[in-house]
Amino acid sequence: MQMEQLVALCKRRGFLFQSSEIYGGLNGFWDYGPLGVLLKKNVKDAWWHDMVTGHNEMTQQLDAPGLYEMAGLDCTIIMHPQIWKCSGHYDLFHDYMVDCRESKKRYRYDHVKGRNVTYQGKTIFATTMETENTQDALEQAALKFFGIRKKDANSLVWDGQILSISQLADLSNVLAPDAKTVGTLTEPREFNLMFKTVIGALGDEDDSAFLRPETAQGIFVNFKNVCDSTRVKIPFGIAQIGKSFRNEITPRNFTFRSREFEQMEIEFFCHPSESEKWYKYWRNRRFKWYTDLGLAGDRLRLRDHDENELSHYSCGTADVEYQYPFLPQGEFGELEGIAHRGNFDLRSHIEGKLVRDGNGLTLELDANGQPKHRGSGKDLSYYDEATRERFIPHVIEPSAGADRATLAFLCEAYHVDQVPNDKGEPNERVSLKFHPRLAPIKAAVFPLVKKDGMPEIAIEIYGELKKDFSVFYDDKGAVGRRYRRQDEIGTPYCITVDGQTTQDGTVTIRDRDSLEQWRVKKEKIIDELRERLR
RNA sequence: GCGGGUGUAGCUCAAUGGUAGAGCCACAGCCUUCCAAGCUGAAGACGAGGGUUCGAUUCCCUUCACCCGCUCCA
Repeated sequence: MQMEQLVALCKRRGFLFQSSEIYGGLNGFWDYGPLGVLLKKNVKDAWWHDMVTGHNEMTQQLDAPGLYEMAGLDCTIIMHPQIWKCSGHYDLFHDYMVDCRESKKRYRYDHVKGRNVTYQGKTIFATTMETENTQDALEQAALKFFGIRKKDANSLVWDGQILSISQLADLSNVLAPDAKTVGTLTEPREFNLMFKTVIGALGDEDDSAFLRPETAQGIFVNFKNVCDSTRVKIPFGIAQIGKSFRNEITPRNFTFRSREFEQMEIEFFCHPSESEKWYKYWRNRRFKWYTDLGLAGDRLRLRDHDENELSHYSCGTADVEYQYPFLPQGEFGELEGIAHRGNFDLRSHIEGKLVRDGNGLTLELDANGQPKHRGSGKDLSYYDEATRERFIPHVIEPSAGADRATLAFLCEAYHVDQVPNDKGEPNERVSLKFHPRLAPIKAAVFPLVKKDGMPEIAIEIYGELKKDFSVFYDDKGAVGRRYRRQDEIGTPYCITVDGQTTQDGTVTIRDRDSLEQWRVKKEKIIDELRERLR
């Protein structure tokens, strides 16, 4: 499937529009149209139902290590700026970047590492992006620059430690990783990856705040509130759906990487000794959620991160990935990450910004030996009445992208097949084979023709169905055309009132995928749909 | 942010330094008893800003957006 066809269908039928389109659009922002908002809402509702309101804490879930509870939360987008300092986002999201004037490549300022090397009286600072075998890569770069052979490598004189270029006073002697001459790097420039705003009409720099780059922190800072107000006992999860904002350098690939996007996140709190078991549970549980809703093919996979891929806080992460059609052959894009975050987050908000220290975490200090970013100082530990144990819970975080999931469901649903026309010749048909739970419109109601009382009956049925479902009425043109229109927006069932309806009170129900039709008493339509839309 | 490409109607595609044309879709009506039939009618566009010109959709500059590659991806 070509992505352009899906993008065109999304626009034509009102699933997705470019934001601010009449003003030329805005890079990285997308609007959901009338059908798109229904689809996305169904995705979010399915998630909220399956994870929160529909979760039965009295019954052991399949493959779960034990019983657990779930609670919901909805936090503000703008929060206390200190939250982002303690979480690590503030430092991490203020990246400095350097550009190479020669190779046109851009590098994270602190990721370019190198070392002074001298050959025949000339000294340069050779660099590489290589994190493993850094010295080998540096040697290769130096050999190439000085134009000498590998066997003469010992005539290179190395001086000092391997340093990041961010530790150098000036870059004029630096040989950039992909350059042939020295001094090609620009001065570092700041990239603000969090959206900044100001609180108060007269606010100045001291009042600056950020739009959240993730919903998770709102859950951590409310951990104590939820514990104190709901009587939940560990293990339990707190779920939240909401908008997040990241000032991406390169938004691209339709809604896949947007600057404003919606997350569906759970922070699951458990005893440290049980966290591995819960991590495995959530890793599999979340994958199953997608397959149950129709992402069942080879295009979906669950991938465990390599150890060196893990984030600064994580001791285990798996991604649910989908083979989006806009990605190169064989590549997958992230739909959801399930991370074992240990006690990093709660500790950060107690103590302050933490950094990894060997296998442990330690408070990051500034030049004066003071905490770089001070935490709340509040006690966010948990006291287990049964075991009389006090501990800081470990956290499992299944963090899903609502827009990415919606896009994956759209991509997966897109089908082109052959359907015979009224002369029996095969015609090309485009349909969106959504899972019935996700379909924006659940059923369409047609009078076969606009006469003999058929419209009246159809309108009556439409009115009844409307009370329970998202339904659509259409009496325009030939019935075949109306079926195709519904196929293209993924409506699973079409209900047609025909001549026989006036005789025996039955209507036909037509299935989107099989094209099969069967007759049902009109009083039974609601039961029939409810059964099939579950 | 860099390099290359592309911007004409909802979609696909024309033409033009001087009134922008068609097909499909969608819309109204007629016809029609189950998978995009037919007829009639009406509607709809030069991404934005500036410059050159008597006159710019066309030439030039800037900008915005999209696509490809690089970079980035917490």
